[in-house]
Amino acid sequence: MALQVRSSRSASMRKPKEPEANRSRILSAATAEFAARGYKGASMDAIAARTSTTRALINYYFGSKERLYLAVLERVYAEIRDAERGLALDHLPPADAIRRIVEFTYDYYVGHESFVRLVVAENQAKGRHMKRFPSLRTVNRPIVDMLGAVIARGQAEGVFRPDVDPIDVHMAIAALGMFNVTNQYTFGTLFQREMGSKGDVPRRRRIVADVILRWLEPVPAV
Amino acid sequence: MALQVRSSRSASMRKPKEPEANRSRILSAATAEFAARGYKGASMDAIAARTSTTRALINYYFGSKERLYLAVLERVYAEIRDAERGLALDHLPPADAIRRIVEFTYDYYVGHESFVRLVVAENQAKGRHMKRFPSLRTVNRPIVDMLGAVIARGQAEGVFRPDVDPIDVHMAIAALGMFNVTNQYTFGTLFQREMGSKGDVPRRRRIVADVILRWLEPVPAV
Amino acid sequence: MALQVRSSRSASMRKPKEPEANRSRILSAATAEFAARGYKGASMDAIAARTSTTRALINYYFGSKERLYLAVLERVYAEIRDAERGLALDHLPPADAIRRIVEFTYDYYVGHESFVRLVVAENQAKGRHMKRFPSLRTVNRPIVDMLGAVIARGQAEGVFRPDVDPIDVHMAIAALGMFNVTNQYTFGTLFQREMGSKGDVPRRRRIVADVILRWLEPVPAV
Amino acid sequence: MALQVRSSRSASMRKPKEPEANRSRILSAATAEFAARGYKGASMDAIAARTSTTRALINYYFGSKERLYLAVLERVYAEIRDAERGLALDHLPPADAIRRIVEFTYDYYVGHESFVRLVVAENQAKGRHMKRFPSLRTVNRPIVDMLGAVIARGQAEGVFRPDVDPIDVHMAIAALGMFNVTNQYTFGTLFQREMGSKGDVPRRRRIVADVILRWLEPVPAV
DNA sequence: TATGAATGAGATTTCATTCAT
DNA sequence: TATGAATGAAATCTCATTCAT
Repeated sequence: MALQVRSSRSASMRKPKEPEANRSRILSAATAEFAARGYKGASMDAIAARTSTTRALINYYFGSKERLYLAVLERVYAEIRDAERGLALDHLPPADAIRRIVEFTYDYYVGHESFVRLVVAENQAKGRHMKRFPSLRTVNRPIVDMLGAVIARGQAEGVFRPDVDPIDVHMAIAALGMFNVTNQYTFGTLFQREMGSKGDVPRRRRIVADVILRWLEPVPAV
Repeated sequence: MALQVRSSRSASMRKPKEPEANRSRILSAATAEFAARGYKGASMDAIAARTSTTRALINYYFGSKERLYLAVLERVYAEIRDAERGLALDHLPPADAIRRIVEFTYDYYVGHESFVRLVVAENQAKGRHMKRFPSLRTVNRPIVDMLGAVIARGQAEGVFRPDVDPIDVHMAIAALGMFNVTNQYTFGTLFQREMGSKGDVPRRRRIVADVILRWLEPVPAV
Repeated sequence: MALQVRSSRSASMRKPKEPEANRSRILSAATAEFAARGYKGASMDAIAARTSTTRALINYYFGSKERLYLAVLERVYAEIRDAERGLALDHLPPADAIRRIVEFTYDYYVGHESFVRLVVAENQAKGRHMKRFPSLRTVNRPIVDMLGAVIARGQAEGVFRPDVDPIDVHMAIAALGMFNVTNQYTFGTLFQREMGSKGDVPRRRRIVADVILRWLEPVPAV
Repeated sequence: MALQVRSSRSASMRKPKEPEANRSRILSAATAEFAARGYKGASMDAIAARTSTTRALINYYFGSKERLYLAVLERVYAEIRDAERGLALDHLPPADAIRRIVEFTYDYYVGHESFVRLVVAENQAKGRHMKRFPSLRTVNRPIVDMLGAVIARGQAEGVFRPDVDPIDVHMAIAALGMFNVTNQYTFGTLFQREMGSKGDVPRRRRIVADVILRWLEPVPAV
């Protein structure tokens, strides 16, 4: 929200001429606006206002509202991908590694509501933009590979059941983690629960990890 | 708002359609349109077109776009509530009852995408409409009571762990079931999976039930 | 230019509610504007201003700028077609009938600069709109049939040469008549001639008739 | 307008293209663009794109869109003037000289559609630019002098009627020749004729010459 | 009960031009 | 000499809503 401090040199009438900073500021403002109001609901004017620039400048940089939206989507996917890469799991026992993945994921969603909202918006739009732009179709997500490695390790050690698919596991983690954010308003209202970042984060996060780990445990022979 | 008395001149050629049928048709069309395009994206004209009436008539019946939207939300919540009431669980062993609840829920989401999309849309709107209209704040969902009863029964019989909260269980079931529908486009594209109603419904549904039931099992003493 | 007198009954806040009159006024204003500035140069706002209505109303009536333009084209073609139908040539000797056609055509162009300018504009646009709209592709022009009949009569009487094609004759008449209007600014400036309606209309009109009639005369045997 | 002195910092990596070649390339691109889309419809960006330069550079060279347009007009008028000068008529009998002038003119229009379209555009703009710029008001066209000389010769020899004005003759030649190009789209569509360069050029060209020569012949005494 | 007509506010996009470097 | 950045003005179109009948 806080406007970047401008390294004011030479008090010019025109705008600061720091195109990269401008681009980045626009992108941040656009992320917030699209996340808050959806593609259609977002207003170029509002984005311009958030950055003290003009609609025309945004079009100059990005070409159109849709291209701006795509740039936003690309950036948030790049960010989660980069964050996922930071997970160091190799030295952890499989169960701990899983717990770490779940916690990381859960926290990321709670801490990056914009990302979650953008993903939801894109789904509500039936993946229209993603479909049309190859760069968004091929976003790879390291988390699945990491999860696969950990699961394989656990299976080799005999601590995880042999018949689970990493993608199913990731889906379950994502589903249980996202729901808290995506459905916080209706669910919270209907069942009188604080959810999302205002809910009892540690408790919910632990529950999710428990559910996942319980599921991964080998089924005891009768 | 005050309606003029008609100064009937020239034998009133207006169409005398039954208002109730009209109202219901508009509601169905509106459900489809709001589900497809979200609140902002939905167009009164499009809804009018789907029903061969006019924007003016819709406003005449419902007052405004927002009130129409609320009527839609109310109806879809009433429908799921009614459907949930149809579940007969009393004669089933606890585990079977849980499985039945999961399957019912999963199937309902897959079969009623409009409901899911509307719930998501309302959440994306941060519950704005729900908040303002009491009738939507108090929608009670029988499923949670049923779930509570089944869980209590299972706990009494010693087949379910004692420390689970019915709302948490419902949340997990909803999360795992909805994700398949809500995130089908991005997740499907990123991980090359058919999802939603086009995915492998029985398999996913079984996984969800397994996850839930595994979690409910008492933790074995070491 | 003069605003239509409004048959003021019941001083209402809203606009006069005389849709047909409105439509027609908009069409006239649009004709003037498109003729004056071309398709691209014409402004919906300017048209609205000329009719004391708003852009939105024009869109309500015509749908878009392009559709409005098409309605204009349709109307001016309908007008010349109707005017052409009014020519009574049957009782005239062939040469007099030709002279009459030439004079009518010449006068029509001089008196309906808007028509001429619209035709020119459509040609400058490479017939883009005409191509796309069937109703404009099939505008039939009675003048050619009339011309054909007169020429046939003249040929039968031996007063016209036998080897001329009515379409060629029409083209020559149109070319000689239009040029005075279409090229009045450049030609007038370059050769210091008043042209169009400000030029010596009777003289130019007589020249055109002479040129055409001379051409139609049978070539004298040597 | 005052150009800043370059405070050469960092070894001046600017492209050192020869300005004259640039100027000429821009002029050609502008001719094509203005001819294709008219003054208003033409876009500085499109012209820049056709020359791999930028809007800013074009403004730098020509000052403004209007001045660029004027430069274009000046050039095309200079070109036709130069081409007209190339006609060698002195050794031809008057009738042959006239035929030659007609054919040259007809061919020039067919072969230089851009010129024709620019002239038409300037007329559609009511000579707005021509009026304001003296250099365009005084473009002299040798063809009229040549035509005057040939007609005088023909009249002296008694092969041309004595009462024709060279400007009228030029106007007729221009009118009959241009119409084929200027009205090719509407006329062609309405009367199912291929026109302009795609039409039957030799035939139409012969007709025009016939019409003109017939008109110039002395009227036979009755 | 029902509706065609009308409107105002707002949305995106285009574009010629200017400026600092 | 040349240009990327920036801007303001304008243009078209959409749309929910209102009103008179």
